[in-house]
Amino acid sequence: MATIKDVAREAKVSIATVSRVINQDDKVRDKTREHVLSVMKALGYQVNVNARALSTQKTATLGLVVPDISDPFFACLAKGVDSIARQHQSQVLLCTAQNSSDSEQQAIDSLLQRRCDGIILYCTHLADSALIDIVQRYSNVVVVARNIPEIAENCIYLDDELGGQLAAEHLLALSHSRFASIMSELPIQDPKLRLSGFKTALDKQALTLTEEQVVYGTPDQLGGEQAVNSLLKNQQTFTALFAYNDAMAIGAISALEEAGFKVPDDISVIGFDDIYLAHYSRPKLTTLHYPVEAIAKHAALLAINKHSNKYSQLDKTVHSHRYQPILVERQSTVFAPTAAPKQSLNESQIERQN
Amino acid sequence: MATIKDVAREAKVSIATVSRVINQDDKVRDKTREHVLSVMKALGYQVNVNARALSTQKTATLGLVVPDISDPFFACLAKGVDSIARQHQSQVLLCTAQNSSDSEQQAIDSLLQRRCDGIILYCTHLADSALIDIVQRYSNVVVVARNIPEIAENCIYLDDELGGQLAAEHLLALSHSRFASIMSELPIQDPKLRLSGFKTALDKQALTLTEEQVVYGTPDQLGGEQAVNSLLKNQQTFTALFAYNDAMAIGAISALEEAGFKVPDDISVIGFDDIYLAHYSRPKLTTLHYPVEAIAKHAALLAINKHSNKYSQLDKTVHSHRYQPILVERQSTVFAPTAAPKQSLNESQIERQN
DNA sequence: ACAAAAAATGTAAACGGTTACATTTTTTTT
DNA sequence: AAAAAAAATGTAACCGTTTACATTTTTTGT
Repeated sequence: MATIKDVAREAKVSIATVSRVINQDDKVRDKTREHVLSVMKALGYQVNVNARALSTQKTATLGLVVPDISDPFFACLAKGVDSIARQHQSQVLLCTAQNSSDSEQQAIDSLLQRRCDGIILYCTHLADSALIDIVQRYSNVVVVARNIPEIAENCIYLDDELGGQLAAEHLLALSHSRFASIMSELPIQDPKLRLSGFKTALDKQALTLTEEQVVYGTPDQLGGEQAVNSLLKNQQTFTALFAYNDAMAIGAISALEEAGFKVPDDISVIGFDDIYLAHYSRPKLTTLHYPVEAIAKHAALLAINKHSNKYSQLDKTVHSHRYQPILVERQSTVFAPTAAPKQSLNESQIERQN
Repeated sequence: MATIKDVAREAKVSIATVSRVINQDDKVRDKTREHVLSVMKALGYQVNVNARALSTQKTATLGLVVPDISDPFFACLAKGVDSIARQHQSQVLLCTAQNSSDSEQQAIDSLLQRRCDGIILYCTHLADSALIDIVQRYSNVVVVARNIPEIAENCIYLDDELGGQLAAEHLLALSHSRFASIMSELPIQDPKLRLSGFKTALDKQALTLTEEQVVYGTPDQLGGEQAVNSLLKNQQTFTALFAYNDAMAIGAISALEEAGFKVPDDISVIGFDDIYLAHYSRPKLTTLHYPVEAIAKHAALLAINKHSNKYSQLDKTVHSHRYQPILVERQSTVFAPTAAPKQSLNESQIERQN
């Protein structure tokens, strides 16, 4: 592949001049510029940005670590990061980490080794202490979906507890009184917080959720199916189910219908995340909207700004690092079966929510 | 960030020795190695792979261009590429191109400028001629989902025409005789080929699909809804609908039910791609399985091999560059309403298909 | 037409690694 | 214990850019 030297030789100028043409420096005569450009074109010259990165100390790269890019939640996260990247003439370097803290640490190291301008992490296994170490050493790293007080400045996250509360309040407003929940078994805060928020809201009405009424599974469709089957096997009765996320909720609905229950007539199901799946499924899912793309953008911007020490673009007073989930009422939740007559939701109201 | 020089100075050895330690060269005394490693750890040293790339001429990077990473089809493509990347100790550099050939060309240029070891392209706007130019100049570029004879060696694609045929044959076997189709409006081959295959199979039974029975739209849920509404507005009657992809099929089902038709009882709908959405939707979609992850892996491997001129790993006799779609029967297609009594599909058969 | 000022171009060092080859140190052989 | 062989380490060139500074060329003013 042609280099700047090849172009310089062919155009009979110095490499400095070629460099000036590449970088649109205006201190070059029009005639020279045109000549150099034509040589570049003839040789199919493409600047080597790795070499440029060496000398400028900027890579125009944003690193992203996620567990699985084929999961639509993370795909949306990637989209948000990508949109900020392109705004900054940068690209996204994608690393998937395979369900272990080793693999996550490796992914992070490889991004550090590439000298990404900013790094955005969605880690499900790495311990807080490891993330604290990393962020304290490399300040352009931003942690998404975790709230670690020691590095609060570099964390962007959702108020999961509030999400749990909103879910419970919604179900309570629909007169439900017997609940169950299926949560992610991963060793992260999210499920604990969502559940704790849920319980808090129940508490206020003197209602409770026992240990038997909560089952853990993998945070996907299959995990949802299995968790519900386990609930049913243990003779749990409930009219409302709070799922860790939409994928589990959809799996749950599948398993419930398989077992002869109608959703939402017999059992209301509420999800979490509001990935576009929620909109495609039948019944359409009532869920808590997770502004993942907004969070991703904020995180990417923050990482870039930390890298260049310019905080100007980010108005801290406008966006807190803690985002709030929003209840989106669709079709999977209705009044409890034995309660007051069902007040059907207005379709246009639902659409307006999106 | 610490450099190799910092480590060398601190450890009182030459940078060559540090380099040997980094690269696990065994020509280093154990004592020296340990000392250097401890200094590296103390300084939090991370090798600069951009600098390394300069001198080794390998970047351990695979470039990928897709229209939209949040689309599950492309997310799966990315997953396939990523899995090959990690097998080769590499990372994926992601570029999204925004619906224009300029934007696609720009994305490709930026990957060339990063000297990716291999580049995988899913382009929906760039002309064949442009792709031919690129591949002929840079042989490590592989084009996915397009069949361009001039660069056949670098193309991995699906037999879309066969897909259309299989769809038609399936619907014909269910005794359907009045058809409609909704296709992507994008200026690529896929929709044309799928439709042409569909028509070919109808022809054999002396059936036809008129121009009025085909409507074009954006290849997503909304496009599917609009296309169906347009069909209905034009008084088209049909018992079977062939959709360009699953997203359009799901939109179509939505619109059909809105208009009072039952799917599949009144109208059978068949999709394309078999993204996991097809499985989540109600009714579950009958569709043509697009082995996108396998194609992605093949493309990535091919790109890497073209780059290193080693073809050993790829056994050409095993995998042709043309992949075949497979019919997956689920719940959105049944016998035509006026035809023989409905023979319901066995659920366990369906599961076995997946 | 000439000097001075301005503009264009060139030179060379740096960026952070790898690696062939030279040199030094250690080990083995006698 | 000295010489030879082997192993470890160091030196320096190179990879492809950018950029401060030096030099040359062109333009301007008189």
